[in-house]
Amino acid sequence: MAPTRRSSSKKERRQESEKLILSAAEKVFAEAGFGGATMQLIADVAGLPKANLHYYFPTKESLYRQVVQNIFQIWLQAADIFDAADGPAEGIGAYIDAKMEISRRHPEGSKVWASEVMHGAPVIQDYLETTLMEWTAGRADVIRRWIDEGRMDPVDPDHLLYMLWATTQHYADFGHQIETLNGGAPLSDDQWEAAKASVKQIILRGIGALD
Amino acid sequence: MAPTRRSSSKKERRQESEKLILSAAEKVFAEAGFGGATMQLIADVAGLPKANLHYYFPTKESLYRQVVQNIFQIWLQAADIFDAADGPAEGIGAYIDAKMEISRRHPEGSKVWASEVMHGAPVIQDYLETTLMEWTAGRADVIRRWIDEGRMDPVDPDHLLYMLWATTQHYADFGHQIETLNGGAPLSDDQWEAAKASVKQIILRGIGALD
DNA sequence: GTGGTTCCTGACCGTATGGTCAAATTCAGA
DNA sequence: TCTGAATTTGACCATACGGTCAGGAACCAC
Repeated sequence: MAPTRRSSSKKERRQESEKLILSAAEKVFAEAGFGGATMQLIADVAGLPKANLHYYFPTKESLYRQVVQNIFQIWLQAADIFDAADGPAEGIGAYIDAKMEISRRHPEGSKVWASEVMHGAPVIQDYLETTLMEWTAGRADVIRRWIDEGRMDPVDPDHLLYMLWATTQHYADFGHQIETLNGGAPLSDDQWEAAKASVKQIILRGIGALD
Repeated sequence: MAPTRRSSSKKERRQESEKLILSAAEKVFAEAGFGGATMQLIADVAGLPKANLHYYFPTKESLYRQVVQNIFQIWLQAADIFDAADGPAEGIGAYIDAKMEISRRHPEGSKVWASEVMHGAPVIQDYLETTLMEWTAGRADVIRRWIDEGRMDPVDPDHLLYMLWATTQHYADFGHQIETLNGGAPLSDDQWEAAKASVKQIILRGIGALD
């Protein structure tokens, strides 16, 4: 007799459950904020009893922390593109593309992160002070090198990075506003491409990396 | 006998109380979000008993709505600068200055607005669909005219506006992150000027309005 | 003063929330 | 098949929340 479709191990099942809960939590936290989200609603979205959530994540805060950490990891990976690049037009352009794509594919995560930072980063302050600070310093060094090599205008690297974050994440965090101004419809594929192109054009030209 | 300092009329006293409550509410809503904010905490910050808040604002939502509307009004006023301008460098430059100044002076309001929009604008959806939509269309027309007159590069006006909002409001909404990356200290006067200059330089040069 | 209106506030209420727990069920390995 | 560990879940609890209300205080026109 062929083995019935039951090949998932204990650990696999645990990971699946955690992923299901984390996905539901990300959605609910993004829509309602930490304070407005309820474990009951997250449980409903996940299709599980509330008590089951507390088995995998002892507290609401521990669940929230895991959601925020996951988003941070996704963003850090987008940084690889930056580093692998040869010059500002390629590196920053690819970074904008990557972050715009994340805003499109993971808008909930971006919102949770924004909410967390806006509220003073009570949960991930240590990440800001360590990982993010190092990352920022490293990227600023790269930008300064490009400037020294005459491959882009002299601009403050920190403020350039802020602008990159702000513009790309805006399409996720303020997606509802953009959708409303777009006549109530989400941006189409073409409109997303136009958005990417606009952002890249203005910023890359703005730092003198397109000539 | 000189009149004792008691010259406030009934209406004035009412307005003062409302302003006190609104100010406290703006702070608390910004720090905790709508769901996380409590009437008790707002009352404590305002130095009033909780029941007194409900005398001036019957529900938490009505108080919140008033806070959001106030912010929106402040932003709309910044638009006047845009209209009074002669060309893109002057108009957009002044608009950036004005919005950066608002981010500096009213960061709480900006955060409340961001939070509201991120959560799907449950309270001010009608504002988005009417006032903001009209405002955006009007400003896009102005930008298109500047483009037609050859005073700036052809860029999508909507995406340019999004970029202006994103970059300027970022300094309020993500102020905590910026402060952390700045070594834990708020931006100094000089740093704010540098921020304004960087944003203006990159965007104005990026749209070809500086040549 | 006096009557009436506005303003203020402590005490209270129904509800919803985060979290607990013990009993029941499932599952892997011997 | 048996056993112990992992998992699932309904019922439950203490707390905190938004909101109410009645009674008192302050104020103003006459």
